[in-house]
Amino acid sequence: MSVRVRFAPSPTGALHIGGLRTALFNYLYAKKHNGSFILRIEDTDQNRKVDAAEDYILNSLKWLGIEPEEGPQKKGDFGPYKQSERKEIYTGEVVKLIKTGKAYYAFDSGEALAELRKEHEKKGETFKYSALNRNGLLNSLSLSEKETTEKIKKGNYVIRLKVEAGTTISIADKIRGEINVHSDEIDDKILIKGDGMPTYHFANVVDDHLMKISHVIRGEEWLPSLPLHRLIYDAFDWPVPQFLHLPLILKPKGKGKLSKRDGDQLGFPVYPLEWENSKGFKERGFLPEALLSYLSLLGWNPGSEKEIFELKELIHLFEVEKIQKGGARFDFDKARWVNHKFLANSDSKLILERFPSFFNVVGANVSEKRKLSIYGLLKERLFLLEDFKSEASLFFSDPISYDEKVIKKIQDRKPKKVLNFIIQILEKNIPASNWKKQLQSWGEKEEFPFSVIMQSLRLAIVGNLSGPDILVVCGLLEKEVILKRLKKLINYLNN
RNA sequence: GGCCCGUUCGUCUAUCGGUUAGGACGCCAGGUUUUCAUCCUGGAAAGAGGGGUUCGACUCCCCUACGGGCUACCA
Repeated sequence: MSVRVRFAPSPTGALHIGGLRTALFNYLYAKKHNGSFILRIEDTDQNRKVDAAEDYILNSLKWLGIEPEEGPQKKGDFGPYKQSERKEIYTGEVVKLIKTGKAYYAFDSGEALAELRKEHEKKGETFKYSALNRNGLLNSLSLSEKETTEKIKKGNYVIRLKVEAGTTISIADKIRGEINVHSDEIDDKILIKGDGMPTYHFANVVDDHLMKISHVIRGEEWLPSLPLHRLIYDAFDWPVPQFLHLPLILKPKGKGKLSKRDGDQLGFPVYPLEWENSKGFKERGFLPEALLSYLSLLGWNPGSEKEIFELKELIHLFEVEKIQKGGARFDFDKARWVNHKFLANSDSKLILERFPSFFNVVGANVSEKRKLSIYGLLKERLFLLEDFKSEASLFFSDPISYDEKVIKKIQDRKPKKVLNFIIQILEKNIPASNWKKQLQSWGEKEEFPFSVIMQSLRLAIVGNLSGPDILVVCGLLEKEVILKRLKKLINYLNN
C-alpha cells in the first residue's frame, strides 16, 4: 500500500510553528517512503474561518519548500481538497450510518444542552450526551417515528454518533503504543452540525478514508479523540490508518502550548511569515532551510550529534521510531544559532539574490557588487539577515558619536599624530591592504604601540571599538570617506 | 473534577539493563584578533520521588508527584 499522508490545517488564523512542524514531519515521512504529501483545508467552521488564512498556509509551505502534491491548488484524484466544498460527500456518507443505526438525529437546542452542562458542573459532574441519558433527551431514539419525521422536516437537527456503552475501545498509536479507553467515557459526538456541515471528527475520518490516507500524523492534542475516530471508522466498517501523534511545542518558559503572545512578549516570531503586523521568521531574516533544520529537531532526533541538516538529509534520515514523546519547548536562541550557521556557510551571491530586501536597506544607489563584498565580510557575524542593516551601517554613515571610554584610553597617546600619519599614507594612494606594514614600521619608529594606532583608526572610522577587521573595512571605503572621518575625529579631539 | 499522554543538565536531546550518563544552545573561564562578534579550547550543569523485578536499573513494572492535552453544533 502506498504511503499517503496529509497536512490538514484549519484556516482560522496564521499557521504557527507547531503546525509547520507537523507539516514538515508529514512531508518527510511521505518523501522518505516515496509517498504523497497532501494538503487538505479543514474549513468546516464557517464562523471561525479567516479569509487570508488559506493563502497564508500555502505561502508558508511554499516558503519552507515543502509543497504538497495534492491540494486546493494542485488538483489530484481525491478532491476537492477543501472540506467546505465536500458538504454533499459528508451528508451522503452519514446516511449510511443512520441506516445501519450507528448514528441518529438529535433535536436538543444548544441552550438546553448548555444548561444541562451547567447543572452538572454545579454538582461536580460532567454532562455527557450518551447511552446513559439519551433516552431522556430529544432525539430519534427517544421520540416516536412520527415526531422524529416532523422535526427532521423542520430541518433543525444534528446527527450524532451512537456510542455503545460498556465496551473498551483500543487503538494503536505508532509512537505511544496501544491506547485503551472505556466507551462510557465517550459521548455521542455530533457528526453533522445544525448548519449541515460536518464536525472536525466526522469530516476528518471520512476524508482520510476517501483520500486513501495511510498515515495520520498530527499533533498530540488529537490523541484524546483517537478512540472516537476509531468508533467512526468501525461504524463504517472501514480499515483504520496508522496514527502518529506528535509531541506539542511548548512555551519557552512557563506553562502551556506556544502561542502568539509568547512571541510578542519575548520578542521572537511564532509565524513563518508576517501576520497582522507581527513579523514572521521570514521577515526577521531566517533562511527557510535554517528554520526547517531547527524545526526538524524539535521532537525528533536521528541519534547522531549533528545539529545542522538539509532537507535531503532529513528525508533520508527520518524515522518515526525516533520521534519524541514529551513536549518540546521552543528555544529562539538555538533557532538563531542554527540560522547563523547557515548564513556563515552561505554562498554570498545566492543570498543576495534570494533575499534582496535585507540588503536594500543600506541605500538605493549601492551597487550589487558592493553589497556582495560587504555581506561577504559580515556574514560570519550575522545571526539573522535583519542584523545586516546595523552591522553594515558603518559603511554608509559616519560615526555620530565617539565612545568616550576609548577616547580616554588613547588620548594620552597622541591620537592626532596617528591620524595625521594615516592621512599621509592615504594621500599617497597606498591601498589599505598595504597599510599594515606601513603602520607597523612607523609605530616602531615613533614608539607607538600598534594597538593604539589601530584603535585610533577604528575610532575614527567606526566611533567605537567594534566591527570587522578595520583595514579590510578601509579597503571597502572610498578615500574621501576615510579622509572625512579621520578629519572629523581630529576636529573632535581639538575641541 | 474526569479521561488520555508524558517526565535525562535551564533548554533541545543521545542512551534501546552493565557508560567517568555523550552532544548542542545558553551560561562561565581561557585562547585567537587591532576591537567587538565569529571561531577554538576548557568548565559548571541532568536521570522527579518511593517501591518492586534483576547479579546489576536512567533504561522494565507499580504508586506518588509534577507537566501537558482533551473534556463544544472549535478545530
